[in-house]
Amino acid sequence: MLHIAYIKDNKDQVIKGLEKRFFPDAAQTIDAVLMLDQQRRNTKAALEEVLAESNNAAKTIGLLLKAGNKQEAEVAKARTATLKEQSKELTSLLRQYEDELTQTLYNIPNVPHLTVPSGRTAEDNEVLYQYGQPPALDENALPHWELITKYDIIDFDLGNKITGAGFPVYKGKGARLQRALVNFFLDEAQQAGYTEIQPPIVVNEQSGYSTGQLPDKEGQMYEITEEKLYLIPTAEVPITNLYRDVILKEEQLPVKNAGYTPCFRREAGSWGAHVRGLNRLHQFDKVELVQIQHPDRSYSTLEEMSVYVRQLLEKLELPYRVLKLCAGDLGFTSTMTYDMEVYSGAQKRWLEVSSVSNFEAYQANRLKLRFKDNKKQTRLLHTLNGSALALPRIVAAILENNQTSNGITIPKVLRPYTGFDKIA
RNA sequence: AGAGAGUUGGCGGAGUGGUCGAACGCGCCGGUCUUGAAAACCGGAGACUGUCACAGGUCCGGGGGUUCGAAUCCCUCACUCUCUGCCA
Repeated sequence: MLHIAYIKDNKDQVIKGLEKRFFPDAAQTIDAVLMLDQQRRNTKAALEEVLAESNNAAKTIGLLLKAGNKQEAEVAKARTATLKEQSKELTSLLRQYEDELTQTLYNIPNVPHLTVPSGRTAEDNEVLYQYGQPPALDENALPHWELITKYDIIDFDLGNKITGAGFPVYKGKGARLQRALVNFFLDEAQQAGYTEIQPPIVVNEQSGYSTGQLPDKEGQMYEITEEKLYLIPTAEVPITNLYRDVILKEEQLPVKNAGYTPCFRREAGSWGAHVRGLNRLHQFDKVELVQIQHPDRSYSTLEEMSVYVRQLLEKLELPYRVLKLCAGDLGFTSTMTYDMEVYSGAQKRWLEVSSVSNFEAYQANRLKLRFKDNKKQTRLLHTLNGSALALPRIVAAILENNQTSNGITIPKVLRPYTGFDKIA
């Protein structure tokens, strides 16, 4: 949620930014926000005056009673009745403005960074960088959904049987490859200075609100209705929420956390031919990075995280490209996002495997995540996160790109983790 | 799942319906002493809102109520802990 003071100070820029991402009626909405805020303030000021008077009256009455001056006390009491009524009215009015204001703010997305390219859809994303060559594969190279059956390493039918579509079962070398990737990613993160976190994979409602999954993306999360808990769609949710209502010291920055969790997505209504096999799942594994950074340094941190993800892909010997998302394709809470896509040789497609974003103070405002700067001012921090990495599409690309006539070659860096160098 | 206890400032922990934003201890910051540190002693400090700055207002788990006045009394919800049961 955008901070009201930020909107006030940067009104034109905010409107322009929202228009860039095709937020409808940006100018009117921002005007409405500012007006609501003004009304809210006025009401609050009025209410506080009444409260101050009541407080005073109460004190006086106390003193009068103590002094045994009953009559005067009664007179004073009578006067407070009006004040009480006024304060009740003003309170409910104030609440009305406040509710309307937060409701409006909840529905305003973050403002794209100035350098974010304009554009409406994924077509308009800017390709910043490309690495490696598409693998030279046989004409009859197999897509991963055939390879996994051929080598009996991932089984969708068994998943269907015990759970449902989109919940594959990993077997034998398939399972070990998963474990190898998770361990490789976690070890790398640790070497890069991230503290490993193992969070719960169900969260409460409040956590969903703070990172922005609620209220608008309810449909994407599996809900445990009995307890009103949600299966996490990403480790971003529990890990970022660790810092809810926290005031950090400047010298604690940046906070760097990494966590492996399974991730659950309902992905309601988004199934089709283009999401076959491992391309889209209801449950998948991911190592996620979360950083909390000083507002002055969040963009250099974004670059740092992007470089980090890139070198992971290079170590895995996967051809990839880096996209800078255009304003229209940007996530609701993000100001700038890099997507990393690997090339999947047999499908001949780019597959998104990581998304690295800066949220500036948008999440921090909901989280009440702040720090004290050197002037002892309490200020909102910036949050960032990135996948490093999501497993299924990495697995798809490894399987497809590394297939040979006598099996699938495991990338060198993973061999110490898998304990084998070929799936045959 | 059953029974009970609890929720107060960074932590621990007092708290009488008015003078309580709240004793005390620990921790933290500054100072004195010291070559330096520790100890000791002295001093300081909650969050939010608001103002040019004051003032003012809000916050003792959330919401509601009683009262001129609520951390304190009542209702309600949430959460936590302990014991019993079950279980990796």
